[in-house]
Amino acid sequence: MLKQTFPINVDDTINSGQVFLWEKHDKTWYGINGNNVLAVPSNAEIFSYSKTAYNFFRNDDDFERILCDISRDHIVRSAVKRFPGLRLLRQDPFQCYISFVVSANSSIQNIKNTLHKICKKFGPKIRFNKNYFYLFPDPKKIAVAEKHELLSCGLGYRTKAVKNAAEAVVSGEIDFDFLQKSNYHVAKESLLNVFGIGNKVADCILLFSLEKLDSFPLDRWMLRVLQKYYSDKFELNMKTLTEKRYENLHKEIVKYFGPYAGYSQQFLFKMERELNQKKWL
DNA sequence: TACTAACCTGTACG
DNA sequence: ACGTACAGGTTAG
Repeated sequence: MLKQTFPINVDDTINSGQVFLWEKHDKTWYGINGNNVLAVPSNAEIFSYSKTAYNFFRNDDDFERILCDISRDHIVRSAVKRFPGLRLLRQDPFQCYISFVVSANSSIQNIKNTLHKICKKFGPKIRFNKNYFYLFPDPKKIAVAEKHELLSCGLGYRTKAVKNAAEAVVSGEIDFDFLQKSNYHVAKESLLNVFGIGNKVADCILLFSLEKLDSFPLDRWMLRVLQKYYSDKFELNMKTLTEKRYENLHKEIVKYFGPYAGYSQQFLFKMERELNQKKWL
């Protein structure tokens, strides 16, 4: 019933800056998600390498209610109308965490290349549907990797951050199960303690893999959106967002967009990227 | 506290 | 072909 009203648009969702290790072959998307490969045809009925059931498209969310709740002004409403099949994804936490550490100050294509090399170098190779895939490596594997091996994946100065982040997971300093159960602020504080994770990266990890739908990652694009459409609602002087300013702005944003602000962010982001003809294919 | 330079890789443009 | 501009967030000074 709901699915008839709100079918998932797989293309739009995969190409919305959330995931990086996805490729389309013969009308089916294949993506690495932790130690699994998901195959997703356009009807969004997943079949996966390890047959564990997993709600990647967050079908357990009440979309009708959420889309209704976030449609608080004509901007969001038109974005929802333009991309009604866009979804937030529920990603493997470790892969998401490393992916966004890698993403810091890098471009989409660079991020994709680097992550693919990391999988190829450190991840197990498996066969699925007559194709070979490299799964995402375990935390341990990255934590013990030699610096020059990571460097050769194109990480550059992010090498230290990636290694450090993996070590934090191995040591238990970062515990995804715990963070999932914690609220936004507790989980965020924990992530911010990791070298290489600032506000934006932390918010991406929280939104895309740790169930924090009130997270609202503020990158260049979202600042542009806020300035363009919401300058009357939010006070932003467009200089660098300091820790405190980011925090205050986030508070204002949740007050305005509500508990599903993360969904609003995804729709607004997608809309603005499309306006600027940015493709991720 | 607030601003700024430095960090690395890859692509686009002239 | 060659430089130069640009895309990107975090950290340290």
